Amino acid sequence: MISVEEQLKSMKQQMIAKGYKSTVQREATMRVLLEHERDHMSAEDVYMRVKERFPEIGLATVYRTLELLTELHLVEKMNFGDGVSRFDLRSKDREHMHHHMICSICGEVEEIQDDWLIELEQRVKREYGFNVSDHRLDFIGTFSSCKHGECRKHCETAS
Amino acid sequence: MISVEEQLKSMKQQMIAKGYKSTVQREATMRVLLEHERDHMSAEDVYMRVKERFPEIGLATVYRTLELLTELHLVEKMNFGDGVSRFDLRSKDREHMHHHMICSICGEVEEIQDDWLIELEQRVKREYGFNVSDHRLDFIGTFSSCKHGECRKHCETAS
DNA sequence: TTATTAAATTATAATCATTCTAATTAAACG
DNA sequence: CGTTTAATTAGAATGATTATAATTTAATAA
Repeated sequence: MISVEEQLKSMKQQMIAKGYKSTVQREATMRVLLEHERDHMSAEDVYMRVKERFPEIGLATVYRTLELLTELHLVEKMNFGDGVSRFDLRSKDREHMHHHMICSICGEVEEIQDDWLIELEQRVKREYGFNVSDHRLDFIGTFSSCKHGECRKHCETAS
Repeated sequence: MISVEEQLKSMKQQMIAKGYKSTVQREATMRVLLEHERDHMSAEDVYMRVKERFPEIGLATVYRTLELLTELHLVEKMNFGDGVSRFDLRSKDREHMHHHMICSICGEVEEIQDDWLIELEQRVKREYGFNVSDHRLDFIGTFSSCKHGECRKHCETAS
């Protein structure tokens, strides 16, 4: 477990190392991401959260920051088919090693904190000559009686 | 291997069985999908192809038809993160039993005609109590020296 | 510290995919 | 064939995202 401040520092360093500038807006955005590590926030969500503490920030800046962080592989851009991109931090200890379970009733997303695809990636390489650099694995379905954690409260109000 | 006409007939029947009408526009759209079974076309792509033979058709109709077919599980709506939804037929013999390899250089998509997730779906059920009804598995990467089939022509012109 | 320079931000407009609306047309079914 | 109801059309509206031009700021060196 690395502290928020340490992670922030490391992210800033990576940014500067690649020739980008470290700005207060970018720091504010990264801070929000650090505090919502696996919330799958949309750009608009991030924008609203950043705005609470930095009201002058513009939406376009948040979009550009998220784009930059994605480029630096510091955040992961996802797409659950609801028309908006979603963003999560990609911290050292869980680098694209997670999958998603998406509730088809309420849209709630939960993570599987594991990499179940190591074997399959080798198989892809072997059988198709395809070198995998990343993957995306989402399961769509429902939790048993929709009573699992976060999902519950949404599903109950949904139907 | 079922003929295009037979598949079309079956699709129309399913449509009517659910109380929807069979129209020439819908038929034209389905015909295009049947002839491009695994091309991952965007709504715009489908629209242009349908328009060649049915110039009066409107874009909204194509969108509505694709939406309807998705609802009937006759087509699969996909999302490769490039801002557009893509649609493929979901014929009997390959019902959501395929995965994707997406070239990170040119964006070309190839399919793996197999279901590699049967075991993992059981594991999800067992370990998380999540009942999987569908899944999405995409690998992002490159083909060895980018010389594999379709990918080649795009990659060469890309860089 | 201050000046310089290039990059970043802001506010706003533009764009692109997708959906909605109102009027018109066409399927289905008796 | 007429009725009913859904589907289509054309065009406007929406919502997410990106581009633009003017202004500000961070990094760097004098």
